Amino acid sequence: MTQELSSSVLLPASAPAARATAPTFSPLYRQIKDFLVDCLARGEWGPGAAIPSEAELAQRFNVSQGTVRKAIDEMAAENLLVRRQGKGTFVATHDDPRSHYRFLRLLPDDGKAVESHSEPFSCTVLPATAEIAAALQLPAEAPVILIKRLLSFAGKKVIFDQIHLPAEQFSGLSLESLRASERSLYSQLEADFGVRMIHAEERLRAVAADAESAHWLGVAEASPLLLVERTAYSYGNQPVEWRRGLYLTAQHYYQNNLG
Amino acid sequence: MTQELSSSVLLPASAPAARATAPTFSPLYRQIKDFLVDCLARGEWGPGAAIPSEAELAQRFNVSQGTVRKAIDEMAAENLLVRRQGKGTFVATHDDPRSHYRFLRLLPDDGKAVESHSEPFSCTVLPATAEIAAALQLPAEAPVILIKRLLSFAGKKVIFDQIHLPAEQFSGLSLESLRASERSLYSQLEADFGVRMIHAEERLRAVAADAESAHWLGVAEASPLLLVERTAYSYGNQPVEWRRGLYLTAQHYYQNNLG
DNA sequence: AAGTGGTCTAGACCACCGT
DNA sequence: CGGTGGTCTAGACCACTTT
Repeated sequence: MTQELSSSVLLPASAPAARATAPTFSPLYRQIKDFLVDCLARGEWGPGAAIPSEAELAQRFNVSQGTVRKAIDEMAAENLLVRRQGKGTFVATHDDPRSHYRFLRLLPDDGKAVESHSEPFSCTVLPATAEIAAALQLPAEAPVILIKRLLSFAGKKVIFDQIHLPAEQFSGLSLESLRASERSLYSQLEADFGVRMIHAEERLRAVAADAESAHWLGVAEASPLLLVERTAYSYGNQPVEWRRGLYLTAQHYYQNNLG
Repeated sequence: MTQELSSSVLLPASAPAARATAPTFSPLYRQIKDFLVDCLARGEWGPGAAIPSEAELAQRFNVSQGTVRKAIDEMAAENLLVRRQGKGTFVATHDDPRSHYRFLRLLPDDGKAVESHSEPFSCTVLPATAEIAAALQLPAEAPVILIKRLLSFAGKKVIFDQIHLPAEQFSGLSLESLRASERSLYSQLEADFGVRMIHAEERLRAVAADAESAHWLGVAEASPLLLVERTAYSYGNQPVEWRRGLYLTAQHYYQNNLG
């Protein structure tokens, strides 16, 4: 068919956006998907909100419902949207219990007692080191927020996290707001700053505990710890978090499924 | 429509199988998928072989091509099949370069020089320990093959593997055949024993090197090592391999993508 | 009953691959 | 060229949720 989406807009007053003549042709359903992802990135629909129905989108785009469906199918497979039969299609959110622990892979050796507790104890602003600036794609020595926290399972300290965020993007974040929040960190960032974490890359290593980690986790210095370095990305593969976690794996393990 | 697949068979002389009246109804495309998975599990088509075309399958099942398509789509997403436009749909194989390193997540700190070398140096049969028997769902003390090997990147030893396989299923596997093979282990098991690894679960921990691991990897005893315990499964979630790998992560890291 | 996503059809045309 | 998978349509009916 080699069509292109015309100037149809999805919402009143939404910008015509960069949907003009794409130099590289892509199937209709992909153009629609790109458009919808753009809407999500611009925050047209808040976290957990319902997007228009398939029928309505099909009408607005002048395509058949099956084409819209394929676009939404892919986005649901990427955890950008959540379909609920009979109700509608919704913007995925970290506030949803289903995706609350989507990025936490540590499990206890015995059953699955997932009673975890996060205790942030420090929140400061520092100039980025070269490594962090590179990971977050920031200029050298740009200000970053550094959050230190301990994560416990069933009362046992298991993770010492050092979390780095671009200070500009998250100005106003404080130790008080972190401690006051009932939500998970990602859920809080989503609600307070409109930034949604879509995917992340982790690099794992075994290291000997340094003084600070040993202290916070209550183990001897030089004990083996699992080092987990995470870069988390928002829409458009934009890195917005760099995290260094030290995991105590004496009675817990990091689970990974290979497909 | 609430149909059910009739007694149509996919291949001449293929058993009518357990496709009778399912007590729980599932969509047509799922029944077709289940049937195709069954064919794969029974080895109707060898690794890398082409399966019948969508049109032909649709005809045999008396459904539309779109329904067959959805079944195959899901199987392709699960790495059971590989679609190739203009050519056909093929049974996924570990012999394919694309999926050669599908289960190996270790990467060097610098670029991506993936010049790896496997050197098996021991292959014996032992009674299963309780842990291994449980992981492989074997009776207590059932005989298992134990393969020990070293994996090197660019000449540097980085992984010490201890691989456990049910001896009955893989009788005939020897150190000589392992060393003679040009293929990867999974590719060899696929070709020689018709057993395909579909997915795997890994549990990661940081540990202090024991004497044997330290010796093989050329590090001091008690050095921190990444312990990777893997259970690999064939069709129908049947465990067929249990592996204990010790990874030297001084100049390499274990990569994991969180979706 | 009305609206939503979920399944299925029959047919069209396109893009790619081999001969 | 014929065969394959890839895209798209228009319409039907089903299953689920809410009003």
